[in-house]
Amino acid sequence: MGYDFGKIEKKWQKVWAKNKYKIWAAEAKKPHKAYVLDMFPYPSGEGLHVGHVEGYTASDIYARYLRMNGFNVLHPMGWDAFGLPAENYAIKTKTHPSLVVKKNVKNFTSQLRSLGFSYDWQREINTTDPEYYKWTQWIFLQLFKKGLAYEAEVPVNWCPTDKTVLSNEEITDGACERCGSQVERRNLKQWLLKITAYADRLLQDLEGLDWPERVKEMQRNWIGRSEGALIRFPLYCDRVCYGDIEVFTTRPDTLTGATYLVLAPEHPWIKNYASRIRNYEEVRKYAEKAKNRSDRERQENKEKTGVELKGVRAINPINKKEVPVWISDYVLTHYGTGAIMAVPQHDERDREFAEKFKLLIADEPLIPKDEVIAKVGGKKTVNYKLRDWIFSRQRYWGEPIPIIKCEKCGNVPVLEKDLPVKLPNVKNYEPTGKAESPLAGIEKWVNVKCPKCSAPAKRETNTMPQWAGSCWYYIAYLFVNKNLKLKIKNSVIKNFFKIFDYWLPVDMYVGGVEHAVLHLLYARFWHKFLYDIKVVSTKEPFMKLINQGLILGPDGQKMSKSRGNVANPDDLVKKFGADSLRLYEMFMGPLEDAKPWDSKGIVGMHRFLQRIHQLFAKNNFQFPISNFQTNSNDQNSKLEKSLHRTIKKVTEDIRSLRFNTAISAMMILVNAMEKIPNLKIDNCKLIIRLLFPFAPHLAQELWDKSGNKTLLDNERWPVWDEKLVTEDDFDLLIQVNGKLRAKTKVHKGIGEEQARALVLTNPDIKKWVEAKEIKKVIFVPDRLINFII
RNA sequence: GCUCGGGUGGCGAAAUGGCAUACGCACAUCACUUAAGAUGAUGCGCCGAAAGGCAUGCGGGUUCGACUCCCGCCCCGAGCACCA
Repeated sequence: MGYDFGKIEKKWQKVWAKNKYKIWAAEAKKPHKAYVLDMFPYPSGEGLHVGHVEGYTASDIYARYLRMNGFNVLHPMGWDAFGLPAENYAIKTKTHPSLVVKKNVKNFTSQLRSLGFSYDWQREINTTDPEYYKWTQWIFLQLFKKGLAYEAEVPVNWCPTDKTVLSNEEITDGACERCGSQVERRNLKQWLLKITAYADRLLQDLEGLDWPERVKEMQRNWIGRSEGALIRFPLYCDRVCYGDIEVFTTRPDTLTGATYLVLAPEHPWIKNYASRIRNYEEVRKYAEKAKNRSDRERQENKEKTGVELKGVRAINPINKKEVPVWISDYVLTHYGTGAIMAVPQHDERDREFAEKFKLLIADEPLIPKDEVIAKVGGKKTVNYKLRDWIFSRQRYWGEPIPIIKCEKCGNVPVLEKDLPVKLPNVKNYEPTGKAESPLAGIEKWVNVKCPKCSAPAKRETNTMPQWAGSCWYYIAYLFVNKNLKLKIKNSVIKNFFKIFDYWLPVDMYVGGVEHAVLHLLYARFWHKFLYDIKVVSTKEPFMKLINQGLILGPDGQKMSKSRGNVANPDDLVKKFGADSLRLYEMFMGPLEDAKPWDSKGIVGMHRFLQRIHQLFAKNNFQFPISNFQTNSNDQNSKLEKSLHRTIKKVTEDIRSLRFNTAISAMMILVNAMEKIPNLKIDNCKLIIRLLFPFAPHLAQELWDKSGNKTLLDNERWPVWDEKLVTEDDFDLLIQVNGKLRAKTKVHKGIGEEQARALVLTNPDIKKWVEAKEIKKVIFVPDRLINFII
């Protein structure tokens, strides 16, 4: 008779699993589609954490709600399984990464199933499946063919622990985002993707997205657009001109106040004209030191340093005045032109530098920007902080970059028909620590014929970064169950278009905010590229984005093993059941807020479910159908009204993802039901349906026990009766000078005069207003009356 | 420093111009019990004997009426940060 959640949950999970979870299969047939997407997990050895459960429960509730409202819902799940964690773990345990992934996926799958998430498992994907990464490689080839994937020698961030290059997006405060090591600067030949070509579109199209403002703001900052001008300053050594130095400035109007120039230590002019610089040795030493200074060191010690280029003078083009030229590491080589005009009067950093080195701080007239630009022959321009995406990784566990290096033909793309370029199965996949991946050592794999000239050639041995597979996985779900394994042909790709048109864009995307300038930026970039080559027909992949808030430990700190404040979903499911865990995580507070975990809180949710079960069990899962008059004062009649108000509230709350208040509304209803000795409502069926998206196992069990043979997934969402939601009476609030003094129940639609007469006889009010002059009366129909005395 | 959030009981929170503190946790008392646990009932912002007064970070303003709108400040969180 008790609430045996363990048995109930296993029982229904088994029923749902029939025919490969066909019950949740999405078919591109019905008119109204809804694509409800979770950020797919990295299948780590740690397993699912409560943060996953939060986002996945929210999207599951939403998906179930839409399904019951007749939508054709696509709610898929898959595995983002390439990358460092699996590989590092594999090295540590001497197991092949593919086996590690296999094992972890198995664990994640059973965890997700134990929580009752309604995924379309027929569409499960895995980024490490060759049939999947065949398409990742195909997209890379398209980028290459359009000149958007290119090789160049660039200064890169090198993580000495993970022994690979990282992208700028993967660095936080000069440290590897993953392992925390200080990154080193190295100059290496790398593959890059030209994300900068999309900078403006990535920025502009943010406007139309229903995304959290802070995520949009982070992307805006990251792209960092600034409008300004390029201005040339001629450089002289001993009255001989040695070319121009071009500076970028957003304030050409302050040119008159530019009293010196500063070049980045790496600026090429310095090496090119070394012999003209009198103190070159000193300059070289400074540049050398700056190069070795990590980004973090530069940030921590903001004390300005620098060296003047002796014997070098520049001419300010607006007033022809001679100004000195310095180098300093506060000027960055990779932004703008790597050189600035310093205006100490206007710029805090320039002022600090000028004060330290006793340089001229000149007063100046401001001249309109356009006028200055025209006068000195400057050029209006736009600069971005965003830099091209460094796409090579010197590691084994990633998609091979499908390029063949031929001495005669250069970089030659692998033929599409030869995709996928499979990752060879090797024994030794430890990183080399050099600028090449472990694949370089596998001669059998590396040595191939050039597809163009058939001469002996070598494969590119770098692999793609972890983010590659997740750049398009939401598209992979759309054709995975039928077509992923097909040979690549144009006709095949064309066949996909109709499916893409139907499902895209994603209607609701739920995931953590940590991907704001990583996955979400990269995926938008690839999507826009796929739009340009006419694979997809929408400009943006994700219309609506929801970031679930971080779940903190009970101590208010971020959950971590070392702090010992981690809540483990498996333990909680075992102890309280999946339904209790789902409900608790949704009840904790607003979905998007960070919230501390309360180990006692889940008890309350468990009790709530237990009470519902008890309520039904007590009535043998049957409530007699009554023929009471609606609008009578009978308890059951009142309850019916509460029920309809609850339906309305829960419906509206699910639509706006306010699950915490939806749950409290259901609790209020159940509390009321418990107080009625002979429940006489047939409408308990409606309550079960309301509960279903939140606690699907218990709801289905009650539905079954009440004599229904159907699955709730196929039932309709309840509709409230507007007549029952509105009341005939209301509590008229009686205020004196804006303070509430009494209230009284009256009929709706009562007029001001009538209300006034009625209220003034009220003894509670009499004492406040008698012997006082009523100056004014404010009457708000169907709400309140306020006497000003 | 800049940008974006936020500040309400012992705790998680609700109310977005009209009944502040719904719902849940914790706590207290009682019932049941040999006991513990579970369960149920009742209570639970502060001051006050009561009438009543005071409370939504602080100070002002708008309004008949402000947690809610406006101005200034303080504090907490997140992101960015020598980006010219």
